[in-house]
Amino acid sequence: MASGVSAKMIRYYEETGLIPQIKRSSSGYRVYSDRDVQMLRFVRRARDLGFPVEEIGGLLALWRDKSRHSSDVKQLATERIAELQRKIRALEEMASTLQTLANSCSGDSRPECPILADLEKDERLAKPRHRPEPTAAR
Amino acid sequence: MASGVSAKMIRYYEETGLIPQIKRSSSGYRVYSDRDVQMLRFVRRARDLGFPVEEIGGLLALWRDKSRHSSDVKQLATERIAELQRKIRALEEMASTLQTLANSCSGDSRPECPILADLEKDERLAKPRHRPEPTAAR
DNA sequence: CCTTGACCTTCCCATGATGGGAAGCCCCAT
DNA sequence: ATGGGGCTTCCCATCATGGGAAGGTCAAGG
Repeated sequence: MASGVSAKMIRYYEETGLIPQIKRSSSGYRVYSDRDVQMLRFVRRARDLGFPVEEIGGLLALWRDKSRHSSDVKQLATERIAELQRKIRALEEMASTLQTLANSCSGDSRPECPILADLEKDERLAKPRHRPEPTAAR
Repeated sequence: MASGVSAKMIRYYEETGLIPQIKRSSSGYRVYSDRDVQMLRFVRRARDLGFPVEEIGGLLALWRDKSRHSSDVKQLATERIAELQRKIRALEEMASTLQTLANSCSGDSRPECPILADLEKDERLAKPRHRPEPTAAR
């Protein structure tokens, strides 16, 4: 695929309505116009930038809408950035905790290991943190 | 669940062999020993630290093995940190690219938008980057 | 003209970790 | 003993993607 999107994914995107049905030859093969290829490339690139497929629908609509407001595009991008940064923060917290544990582990032939010791702890008693909700349930 | 693991997940972990089958009462209910609860808490905490379920099997084996070497535990943790950092880097690159695009977007009522303009570009011509393989295929 | 191989199509299944919901038991308190 | 709130299993959905089977199609070479 010249667009960087596999045939499987094109079928999937058509099914889910992200993209319109692509024209077919008389024998059933998909025939891609230049515009189709461009659209698929657009989708591909948006995925690479972390947009969920669902949100790409909105991007495509703006892309096609010649009278769009660039503010709408910018807002989608900004929300995406915020989401990416949320994920980054979560991963960083994991890595940092693990790093602290690993640093305090001797890493030799002895069995004592603060990493394992930490893992079996009840973390709910350990860190009060913030309260998302009355955590009673769960 | 006192362990922070839902019943659904316990079933799943049993099915996939991550944890052994938990004892049942005569009527089929799971009966959790203190050790079971501790084990489930261990799994939960390891998940929270980003370990894939598959790798938690190895952690559990080390946890149970009183003659383990702490170096083995530390190695798993170190690999996990590296993996987390790989993911963080990927997300940071996405966020940074998007941020650059958003910065250059006026964000007003005009339709011109460098974000959309970038998305429809063929990124393969844009960045030579590294060469993973004769990218001919695909 | 017919075969062959490469490519396309659809359909079904799998991934990883989790939740939702239905149908059906079971247990305890009233 | 009855009702409500456990628990159980089984099936389906998520999200984006790939694998593979079965079958149609196309172009090139004999």
